Amino acid sequence: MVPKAETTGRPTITDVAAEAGVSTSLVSLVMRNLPGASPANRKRVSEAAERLGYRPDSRAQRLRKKQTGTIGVVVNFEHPFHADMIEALYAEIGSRYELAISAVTPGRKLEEAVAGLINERCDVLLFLGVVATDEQLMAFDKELPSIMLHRRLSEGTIDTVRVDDVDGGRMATEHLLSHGHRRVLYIDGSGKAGSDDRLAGFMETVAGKGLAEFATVLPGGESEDDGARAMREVLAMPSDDRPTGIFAYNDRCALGVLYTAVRAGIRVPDELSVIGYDDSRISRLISVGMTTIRQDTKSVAGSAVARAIARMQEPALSAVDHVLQPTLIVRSTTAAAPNPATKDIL
Amino acid sequence: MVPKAETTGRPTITDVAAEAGVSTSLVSLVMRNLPGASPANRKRVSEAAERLGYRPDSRAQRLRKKQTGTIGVVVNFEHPFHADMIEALYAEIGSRYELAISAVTPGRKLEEAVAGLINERCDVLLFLGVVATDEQLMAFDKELPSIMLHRRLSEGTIDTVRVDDVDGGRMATEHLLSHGHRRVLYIDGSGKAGSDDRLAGFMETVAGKGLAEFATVLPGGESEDDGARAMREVLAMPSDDRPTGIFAYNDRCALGVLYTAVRAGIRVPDELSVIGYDDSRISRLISVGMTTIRQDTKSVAGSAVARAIARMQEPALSAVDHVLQPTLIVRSTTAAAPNPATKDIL
DNA sequence: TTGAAAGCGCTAACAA
DNA sequence: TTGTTAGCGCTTTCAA
Repeated sequence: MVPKAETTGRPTITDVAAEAGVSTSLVSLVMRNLPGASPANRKRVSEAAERLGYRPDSRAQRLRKKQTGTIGVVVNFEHPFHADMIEALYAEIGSRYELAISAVTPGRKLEEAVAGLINERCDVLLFLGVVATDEQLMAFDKELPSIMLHRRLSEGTIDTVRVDDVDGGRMATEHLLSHGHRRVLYIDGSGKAGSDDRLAGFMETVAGKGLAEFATVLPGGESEDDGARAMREVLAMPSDDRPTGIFAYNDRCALGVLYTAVRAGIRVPDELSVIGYDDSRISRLISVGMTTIRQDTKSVAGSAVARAIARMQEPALSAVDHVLQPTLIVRSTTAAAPNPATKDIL
Repeated sequence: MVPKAETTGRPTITDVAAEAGVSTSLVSLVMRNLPGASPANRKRVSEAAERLGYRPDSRAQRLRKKQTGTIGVVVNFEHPFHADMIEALYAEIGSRYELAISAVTPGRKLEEAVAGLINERCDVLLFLGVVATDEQLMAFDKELPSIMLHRRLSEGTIDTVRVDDVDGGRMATEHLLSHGHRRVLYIDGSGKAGSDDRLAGFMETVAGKGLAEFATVLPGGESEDDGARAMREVLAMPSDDRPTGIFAYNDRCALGVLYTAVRAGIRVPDELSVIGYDDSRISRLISVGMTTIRQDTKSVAGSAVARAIARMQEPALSAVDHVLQPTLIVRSTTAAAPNPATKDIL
């Protein structure tokens, strides 16, 4: 039978085999850099592939192997922070694995996003910034090993890799207290991921120093608007009662605080210290210079990928809650509490 | 021969056929909601599939058909604006097509991101916020129909869908001039996408009103820091020479301007008007309320998907530069120019 | 070191 | 309306 090379669109492994005058198995070996082909044939095949512009069809490859080597990532892009995580994940997987990204959007529900990944036969699922019930997650985990990132779940639901938010709350609060702040405020995340834990760290720390009576909590949220709204409440307080140190749920919220404070003529950090959370890109800008708590994306991505690979090999492993430590990043929005004399000027 | 149901991991179409007591072709029809199966069998198959938890393997599906119905998106997530575009694209494709997302990151070069998509046998490629040479793009386009979003390219390189930046620059500038601003400033994007066109629109408009001598241009960029730096230059000018209206390359840049101005005690919009570009999420926040130029993501996504589908069906179509109109969104950072009396207070 | 052949899960002729 | 059969492009035994 005549070799069918060049019949249709893209060249196939058969075309390359014909062009090089060898079998398809040999082409397969060479293309994947596996041992077992003579140098001469290796060269011949490589050149034939190059000549034809051959690209191995990854659908066919993955269909043939039992494992696809693909990590599915279900992501909600609403929060810019998640783009950083995607980057970190790409950096971690190297070339041995692939990432398949499926977004949850207002018009594309979680089930749909996950179904796409399951149908692609990903080996494992990572959830990033996704709101889901324990029931949903456990159902997904039954179909495919699932790992939740950056979020604490009820005991034993599914695997999690996250940074200790209680500890983060503690570090932020201690940073303020150690600079002499007494009237401190936590603007919370209104139920968003990690908010309650950060609050717990805050409360625990102020109580530990016997300063609970000076501490306040105000409802906030994850956006600049939430921070701005809370700050307006602060501005409505008699100036002697106002906090001198504010810990906001995240950097975006802290930015709203900062912006509103500055617009009201308050000097930061001289009159007011502000600390955020996430060490997001925005906090790192020179013009912002936000003191913040870093959730190291590289470490989280590293642990997540390691766990993903482990679950690929042994899907039945029981759920593990992997907790990493946060880091305090001091920049220029926090400083010593204003002394009484200074305070009067405010 | 005995049906092989339940041998290994996931159920296949064969398992469902066995369970329902019909042929695989019938299962295939039912699963894809195609006509040609009796209601009774349709029900039987659906129930069998449900019982087994069957999920069609999309790798196998796409391997079998010549077209995969998949639109590959090469994206650079650095700019938060692109997350909005992804959302809009998902909304546009409906359920007839799929999106495969491949990110370009500092550690993952363009070629690599594109290769992944080609190997998946996407039918067409969309480029979003990606920096690429004409040569690279033309090479990609030879392998797969390619469409660049939100960026103007040399004539005839590849398909583009974008918003008219010259017009956007014109609208922004006219908005300032129509509010009585004379000393106007454009903070440019230092070569970033669309920057030169916006500058052209700016220059053309001030020249048209005979105000070229009052117009200034300062180097900027795409981040808050770039805007902040430019604004510090403005603050260094004698106050009589300072612009009263500033048009910034994008919203992030404008935010840096705003923040720096406010911190210097300048009231916006009473003493200074600021207009951004993109109508990004940040500009829409109540606490920011930035006047800006909207590049309608829905329209761009719609045109991009329409063009993608056209190119899927007829890959040889010659490159088209599809240009959409921008819209002025007036919020609260722009107002009438301060009159001389007011200006003296500044 | 090489090649022949079977088959991954599915769809699309074609036949019945 | 239903079933049979032949591949899609690849990897992987198995034999040579």
